Amino acid sequence: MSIYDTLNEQQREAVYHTEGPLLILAGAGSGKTRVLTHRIAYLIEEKGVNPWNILAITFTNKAAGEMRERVDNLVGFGSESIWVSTFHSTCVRILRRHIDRLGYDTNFTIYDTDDQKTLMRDICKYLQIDTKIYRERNLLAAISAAKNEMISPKEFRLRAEGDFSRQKIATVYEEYEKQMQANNALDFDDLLVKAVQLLKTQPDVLDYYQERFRYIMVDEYQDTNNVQFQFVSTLAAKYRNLCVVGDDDQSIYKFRGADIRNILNFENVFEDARVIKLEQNYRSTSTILDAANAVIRNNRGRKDKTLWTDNGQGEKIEFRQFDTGFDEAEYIVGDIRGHVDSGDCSYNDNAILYRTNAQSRLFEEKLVSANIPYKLVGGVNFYARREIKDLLAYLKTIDNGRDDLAVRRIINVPKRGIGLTSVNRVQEYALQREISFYEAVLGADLIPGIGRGLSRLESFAALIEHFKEEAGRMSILELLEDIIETTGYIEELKTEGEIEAEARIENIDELKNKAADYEEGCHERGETPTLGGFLEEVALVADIDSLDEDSDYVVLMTLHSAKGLEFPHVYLAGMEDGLFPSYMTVTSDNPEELEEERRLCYVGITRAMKQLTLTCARRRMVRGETQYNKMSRFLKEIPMELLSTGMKFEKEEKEEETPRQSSWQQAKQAFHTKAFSSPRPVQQFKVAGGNGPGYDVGDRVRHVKFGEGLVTAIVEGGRDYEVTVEFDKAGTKKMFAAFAKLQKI
DNA sequence: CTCCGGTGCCTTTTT
DNA sequence: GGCACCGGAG
Repeated sequence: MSIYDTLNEQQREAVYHTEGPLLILAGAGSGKTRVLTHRIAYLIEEKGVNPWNILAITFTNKAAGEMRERVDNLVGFGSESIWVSTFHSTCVRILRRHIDRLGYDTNFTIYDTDDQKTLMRDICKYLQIDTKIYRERNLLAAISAAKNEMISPKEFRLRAEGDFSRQKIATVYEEYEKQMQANNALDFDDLLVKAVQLLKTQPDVLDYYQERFRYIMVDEYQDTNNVQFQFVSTLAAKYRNLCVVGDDDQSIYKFRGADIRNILNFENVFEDARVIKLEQNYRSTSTILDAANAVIRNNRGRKDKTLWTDNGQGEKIEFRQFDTGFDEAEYIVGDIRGHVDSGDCSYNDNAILYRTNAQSRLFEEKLVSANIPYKLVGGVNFYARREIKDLLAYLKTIDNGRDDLAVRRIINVPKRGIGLTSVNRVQEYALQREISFYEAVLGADLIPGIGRGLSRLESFAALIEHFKEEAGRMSILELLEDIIETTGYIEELKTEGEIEAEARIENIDELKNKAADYEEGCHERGETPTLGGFLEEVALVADIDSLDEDSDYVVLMTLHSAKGLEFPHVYLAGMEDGLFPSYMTVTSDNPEELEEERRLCYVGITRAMKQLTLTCARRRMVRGETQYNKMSRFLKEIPMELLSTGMKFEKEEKEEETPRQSSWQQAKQAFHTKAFSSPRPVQQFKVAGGNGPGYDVGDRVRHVKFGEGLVTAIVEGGRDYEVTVEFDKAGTKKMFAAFAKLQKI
C-alpha cells in the first residue's frame, strides 16, 4: 500500500497531474495541504524530480513551516533542498543575491508599516503637504495600490495628467521612492515588485531561477495580488509546471490588493490548464457545512461548488443573543470553562473568532478572571512595540547605516540631549551633501551652527562605531545585551517608572530569546548567523506564526487570521450588522464589499470541526460609546433547523429579528434600520441606555440660548447623556442633557 | 530641550 | 476609550 492510497479520487488526480498548469479548487477542509505535500512527494519519488527544482509558496511562515514539516515526514531524502517559503521571504532570498543590479545594496533593510508611516510623515512635512487633506494612510494606500499594479512613479505621473490631486500623490510617490532608495530600504510591496523587476530585466537571473524552479506550487492562490501573479507566472513561464491551490469563496484580502480574478481567470490565462475540484470536506460536521453552504450561496460571481461530507450530522449550531458584549464574553468563557471542566475538551480545542481586534479585550478580561490560559493572535505586533523597535533600530543602524529612519529613531533614545534642532541641522546638511544621515553625524564637526550639539553627536557616533566593531566578533545576543547595558536602556525605562516598564522589560527579554533562537536555528542548519539575517527574519514574521497547536490555550483572533486553521469548537462572536458585516460595507453602495464579508463569514463557519457557537449582543461599547446593533444578516441566511437557540429565544423572535424589548427600544431599532438605507445616514446610531433624555437622534430641540437645532447624537456618559446638537444658528454643540435642558419641539 | 496637558481621530481586516 | 500630535511652560 502506498501513501497515495489514502487520498480520494480527486486528490489523487491532482497529485498525479504533474506536468503543465493545474488549478486545484479546494473547498474548505478538503485536504489541500495534504494534496500539496503528497504531490511534492510524488514528484520526487515517482517522477524522479530533483527536490532542488521544487518551489512551494505560501502566505505565512506558519503555513510554510507546517508544509515543510509534513513534506519532511513524507519524503525521505533531500527534502531540505526544496524551497518552501512565503512570497516575501522567497523574494528576499532572490533579492539578497541580485538586487545590486537594480541599484540597491544587497543588505537592504525592510520597512514595516510603522516605518512607512514615519517616512511618509517626514515626506509630507518636507513637501509641505496638508495631511488634513491628503492623509498619510491614504497616500500610502495609493502607493501600495500602484505598486501592486507595478505602476512606477513615472507612469503614475503620466496617468495623473489633468488630475491635480493625483499629481500631488505622484509627487509624494516620487519622493517616497527616492527616500526609500536613499535609505536602502524596501517595503513589503517592494519585495515583490523588485523581484519581478529583476526577473523581467535581467535575462540571466530569470534563466537561472526558471531552470531552478521547474515545479512551482502556490497555496491560497485566491489571495494573490497582481505582483504576486506576475512573480509566479514569470518564473513558471518556461516549464509551465505551475500548480495553484485555492478557494475563491475564501478570498478575503481584497483590501490588500488581492485579485480574485487571478483564480477565476486562471483557465483563461493558462488555456491548457487542468482544473480539479476538491469538494469532499474532512473537517466539519454536515450541520456546519450546510450552514456554510447556505451562507455562501448568496454570493454571486463564484465558481459553483458544494461541499459535502460523510462525517455525521453532529450537534446543532448554538446561537445566543445577549444584551451586551460583556454578557456575550461571559457566556463564551463560561461555556469553555464548562466543557473543559467536564472533560469534553481541552483549552486548545476552542477558538474565539471576531471581526475586529478591538473585540478581543472583553474576552481577555473574562479569560483572565476565569483563570483560563489563552493566546491572543494579532493586535499590536510584538515587533511593533516601542522598546522592540528601538532596539531593532540600533541593530539596523549597526548593520546598515544608510537607514536614516533607524538612526533618527535612536539618536536620542535613551535621552542624550540631542533635540529636534540638532537633528534638523544634521538632516539639512545630509540633504545638501547628498549623504546619509549617519554619515552626516560622523562628520558632525563640519555642520554649520551645530554648536553645543557637536560633542553629543560625536559621542553618539562613537557609540555606534563601538557597536559596529563589536558586531564583528560578538553573537547577536551578546551585542543586544551590550546595547542595553551601554546605553542604559532598561534603566531609562525604570526611571520612567511606568507600570508598563515591567512589561517592556519582559518584551526585551523575549527579544533576547528570539535572537538566541535565531542563532541556534542557524547553527542547526549549518548556516552562519548574521545581523542582517536576524533583522530579516524579524521583519517578515506575522503574528499568526507564533501560534502553537501543542500548547494548551484558548485561541483568540480575527476571522482573517483564522484562515487555514481549524478547531473542534469555534465561537463566532459579534454577529451583528454594523460590526459583522462591518458598518463600512453595510453602508457601501458596492455590493462586492458585502460579498467579501460573506466570504469572511464562510471562512469563520468552516473553521469549526464539531461545534459552532454564534453569538451577538444588542448593545455594545464601541470606542467608548454604546452602539445598538441588529443581529447579523448572515445569521438569517442560515436555515433555522440547523440552529439551537437555547431556551431563551423563540422562533418568531428570530424571524422578526427584533428580540423582545421595550417599545422604546423597538422604536430605536426601527430608526436604526432607516438610518442604514437613508442616502446620508446618520453616523452610527447612538442612544443612551435606560430611559433616554426624552428626545432622540433626529429630533428637533430648543435650547434657551442657542435656539433650535437637530439632535445628531446621544451618547451615554456615566450618569448623564452627552448630546450633540446641530443648531441652526449657533453651530454644532456637545452638551450634557442634565444641564442643557433641551426641549423637544 | 524636555515635559505636560489638550485635542482630534480613529478601527475593518495584514504579509 | 486610547493613542499620537501639537503647543506652551519650565
